[in-house]
Amino acid sequence: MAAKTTLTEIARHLDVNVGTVSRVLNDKAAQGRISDELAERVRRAARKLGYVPNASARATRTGHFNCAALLLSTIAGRSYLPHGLLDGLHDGLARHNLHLTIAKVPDSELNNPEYLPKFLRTLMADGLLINYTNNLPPHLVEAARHGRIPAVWINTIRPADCVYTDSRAAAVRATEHLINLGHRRIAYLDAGWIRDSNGELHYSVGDRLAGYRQAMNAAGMAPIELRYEIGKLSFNDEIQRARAWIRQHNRPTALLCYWHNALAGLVRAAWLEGLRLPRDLSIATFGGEAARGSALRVSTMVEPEYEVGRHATEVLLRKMAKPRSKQPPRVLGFAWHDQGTCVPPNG
Amino acid sequence: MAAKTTLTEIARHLDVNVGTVSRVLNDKAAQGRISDELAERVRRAARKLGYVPNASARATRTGHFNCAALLLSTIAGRSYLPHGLLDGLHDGLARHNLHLTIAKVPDSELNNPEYLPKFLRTLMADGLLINYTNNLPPHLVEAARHGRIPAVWINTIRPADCVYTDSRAAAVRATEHLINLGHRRIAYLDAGWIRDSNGELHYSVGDRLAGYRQAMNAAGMAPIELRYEIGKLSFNDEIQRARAWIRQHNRPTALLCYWHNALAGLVRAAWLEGLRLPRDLSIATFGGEAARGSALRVSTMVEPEYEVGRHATEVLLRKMAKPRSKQPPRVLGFAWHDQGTCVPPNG
DNA sequence: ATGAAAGCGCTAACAA
DNA sequence: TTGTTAGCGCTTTCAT
Repeated sequence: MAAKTTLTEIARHLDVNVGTVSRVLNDKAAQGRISDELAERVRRAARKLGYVPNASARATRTGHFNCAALLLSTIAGRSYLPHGLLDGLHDGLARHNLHLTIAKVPDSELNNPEYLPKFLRTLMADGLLINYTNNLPPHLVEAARHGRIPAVWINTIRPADCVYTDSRAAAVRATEHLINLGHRRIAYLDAGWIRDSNGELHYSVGDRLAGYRQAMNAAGMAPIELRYEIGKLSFNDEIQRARAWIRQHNRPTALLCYWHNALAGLVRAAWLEGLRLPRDLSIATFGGEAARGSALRVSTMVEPEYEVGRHATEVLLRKMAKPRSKQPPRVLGFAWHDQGTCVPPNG
Repeated sequence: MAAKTTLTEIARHLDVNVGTVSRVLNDKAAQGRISDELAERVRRAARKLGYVPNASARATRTGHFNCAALLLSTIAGRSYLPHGLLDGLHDGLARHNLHLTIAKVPDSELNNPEYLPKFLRTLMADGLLINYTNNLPPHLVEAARHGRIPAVWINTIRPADCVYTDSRAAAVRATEHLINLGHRRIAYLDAGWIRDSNGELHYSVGDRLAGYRQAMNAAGMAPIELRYEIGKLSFNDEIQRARAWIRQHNRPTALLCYWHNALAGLVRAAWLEGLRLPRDLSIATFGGEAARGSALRVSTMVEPEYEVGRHATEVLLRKMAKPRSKQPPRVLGFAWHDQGTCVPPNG
């Protein structure tokens, strides 16, 4: 392994002082201006010798790591990290020369209530991004809170230091859209299977339902609610439930769905029942940015994952600058992505 | 900000030496056994004072970072990181107390041929995981190669130090499955839109097609190939292409598809053409682990993302142990996930 | 305009 | 069994 070039080596090589080399390479020429000639020689030598600064040494000296850590939620043992969110976080951090470190509870530790991810056992990050969509073990939440390291909560409603999306407003919008198309029997397909480790539901479950009800009531229409815990049903059972529901209820002409992956069974059922989509049934749903290109092209209220990520980094940077401050919550709106599955009833 | 506790503070607190504290807390009691009593006092103090070791200081001293960096491919400006892969990597690394740092080229730098992710500009990782599915800018590949840091290539075929899946064998298997069900007119839907920055196709594009052809030829059947660059078509155009193709070719009774998200248009077209699935058209596809739960439930050759991740970390650890060694490639098989969309023709 | 030197928190070789 | 000490690579204050 070719030894890594250090500042000292460059200094020796040029027969100047380490401090000088450091100042040049960090553009700290501010104090005690360094001659352009020397500066140039230093830069040249650094390039020639392939100098790469050592992040750890710098961190030990300066006291900060230039690193943000992302604590991931899990779904059935798998981490939850939509691509847009990763990109938003990454880009936002990169802009400030922070790198992103990722941690979740490894599968092997899922049942171990003692386990802490490395960055909670070790000083290595200046800030914490907590992705609290669901299923974050409570003891982790506790540890993060006690870690005294500036933290921002993604996807959860708190009095401060959080970024989340306005599910309720979006549900109102989507429902009104269907109403404006002329629908009167509009159903809502719930999918309350996103519970955290305390068995509690994610806020979006309640908020979307509330938004739907609000819009229906405002228009003087009766809510029609279909609800099953998708995770607990086989796909066939899911289909059977959906079929029964389609027959039973004097079929609605439109449907709003909590999350787009809950639609598979319903769409299959509609198919089997001989419905023509969207003519016989308009469908709108909530979904992630991936829903845009996904196989089941349904008109979607798209969660602005990238923007959530960007905002989260901004809030985090402010927290890092003023650790004791409370940053106001950032509430983001959804984007409507029309994919042609919402049309007037019978047409 | 409450000052972080350091080893020195603990030492002062107990009026013992730093070295002693360090040894206790690192179980380095091997040399010069420390009395159980002192050891216990040290541990207690550490807990009481909330001691958390400083990763950077440790790294500067020991010379290694206990960190692996993941270099991401991008798709249309979005990073490509299937969840299974992330989890496999993360779990594999966690087992050895390595943490995972992530980098891609930020959106703002996509057109900047000079840009290097932070961990290529800075010493901060002991090993590199290169996710080379596609679209990794060539200058990055070059930089990674020259970085002299042990690297493992994910999802690409190289003579050594790589982990990839056997697309060809899987295509043979899938095709034979359809043949064994009694199909004779089996089509292959290509989707050669995964090109890297050199305009070259990912190996899987060629390999899957080759596997399909091989199985068809071996059975004395004529390959039927449908090909369009999905990324370049609107969804409507995609549907039109698929409809025309369905009518034109004395319709095949079965279809194998390169990747499951390429099926949206075809399924919609089949629908519009009045086909009943799977009776009139059996469908099999390749896909990621997410395809299992995705909205379009199609029988899938599932890419073992988690296993790829696990193997990649293993190979990387060996490389790190012996940086000059060449680790043999790991070739992994796909898993067949039957979702009922492959049935005998006309039944 | 540049050098000298201290010290960040930690580990490990050497002493006692 | 514990203490002492050097030093990892870097930044920064203070001299010059």
